[in-house]
Amino acid sequence: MIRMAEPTLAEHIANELRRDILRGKLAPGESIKERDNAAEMGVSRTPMREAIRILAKEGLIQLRPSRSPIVARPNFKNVEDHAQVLIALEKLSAELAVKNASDEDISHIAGIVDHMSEHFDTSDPLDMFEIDMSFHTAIADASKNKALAETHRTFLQRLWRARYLAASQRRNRQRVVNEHTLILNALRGRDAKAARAAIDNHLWHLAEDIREVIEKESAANNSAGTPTGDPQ
Amino acid sequence: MIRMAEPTLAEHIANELRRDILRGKLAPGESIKERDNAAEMGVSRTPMREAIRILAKEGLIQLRPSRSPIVARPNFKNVEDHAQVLIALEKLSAELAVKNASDEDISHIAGIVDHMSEHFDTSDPLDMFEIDMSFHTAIADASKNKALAETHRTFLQRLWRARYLAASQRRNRQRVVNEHTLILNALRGRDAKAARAAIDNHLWHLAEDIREVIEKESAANNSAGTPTGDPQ
DNA sequence: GTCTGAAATTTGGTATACCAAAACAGGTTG
DNA sequence: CAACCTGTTTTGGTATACCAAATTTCAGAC
Repeated sequence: MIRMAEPTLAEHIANELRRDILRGKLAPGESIKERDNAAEMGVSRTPMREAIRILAKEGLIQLRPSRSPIVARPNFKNVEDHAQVLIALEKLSAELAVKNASDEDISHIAGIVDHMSEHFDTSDPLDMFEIDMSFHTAIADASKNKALAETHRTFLQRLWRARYLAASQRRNRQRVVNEHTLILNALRGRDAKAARAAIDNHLWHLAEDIREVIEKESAANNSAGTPTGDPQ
Repeated sequence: MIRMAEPTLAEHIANELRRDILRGKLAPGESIKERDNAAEMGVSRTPMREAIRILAKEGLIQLRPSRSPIVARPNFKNVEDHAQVLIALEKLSAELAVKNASDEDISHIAGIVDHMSEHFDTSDPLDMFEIDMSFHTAIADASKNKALAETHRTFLQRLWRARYLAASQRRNRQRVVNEHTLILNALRGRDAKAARAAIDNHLWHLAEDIREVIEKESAANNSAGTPTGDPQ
């Protein structure tokens, strides 16, 4: 038996697959064969099946009846739907964080903004992006609402690749840091209205970036037929 | 192999357990022994394990390391957290439904309100409650945002028992129908502001009812020690 | 070259066995 | 009486086998 804190084999596999998907090593549309992948990793079908289930719940893998599951190909509507919900969750996070965040929480969030400013030019884009994510996650945690933090995390994860692609393309880090600073200031000032407005502004830009990148990918997919190849 | 539309054995088991939990047949704190329950139902551990996983994800069952899972005992904070998120999701639902609902959608929602009015006194409380739930679900569906509808459904499910208990105790059906009608009128008028206000009002009452019932259950649990008995 | 039917392959789901770790219970000792 | 130790029981996780259904492939006929 394994302790709760120690991840199971299935969780390990899920993490590895998730990383491959989010980094693009496993492309949208690519099939994930339960038996083949299990053999490749030297594990049995049971944890592999469990891992695939975990990622299917997260929206990263799409189960198909009687066919191998495939890496989900986020369409525009799907991404937009998730972005809309994420914005509502982030607003609620900010609102509750204004009320409930401790001074330590706010210091922690400020530390993330500082870190982003300081390492603006020297960091790998992926590292910077992870820090960006941690900013948003810290606010959700500071809301002191676990159900919200968990659901927020789920949506962040589902939108991870779209957001990552958007962040990679635009190189608008200064704007991101500026907008994060606005949010932080609203939290510090315990100003719910300002926090919501700053979140709205920040995520409106995000939605724009995501829309562009998804349109690009759709165009690329259409002109190339099926660049990732049909599954199977 | 089973078709997608046809539920698996695991899904059947999950549905049965869910029903037992939500109806109180399986009380909060009661343990669910994988092997025993599987034997009782004449199935193997695999679908039972899968079913427990499903319900754990829904928050109805609480997994414990090296111990039998137990029926989740919702504490006050937990329920309140979920209610807060649900309110945000419902507001977003109403807002998007105002924009995106088809006339058919609105007719469907109106039909539910009519049905509730007509069968106000003659229906079993549980039936009336299910119809109440379908009202909210129909709005989420009318938002045309699948991610929102799915997450909304998840939160509705997690709060089901608390809401059901609240609904059973208060017998405030007339008020519920009135508030539903306000929401429906706001949807019909395509008035997002009115819809949000009506949702706020409706769910504020809900939160009040839930708070009362959870407090009652907490008091009952404290005075009786562990009325449901320790698991194992 | 196309179509159809049969065979082969792939697949998800389930049953069962095994293992190691954690928890529990009972007895002994101080 | 409390603490500790040991043996037993319970438990979750994983490996493997099997089955039935769906899909794919191949061969033969037209």
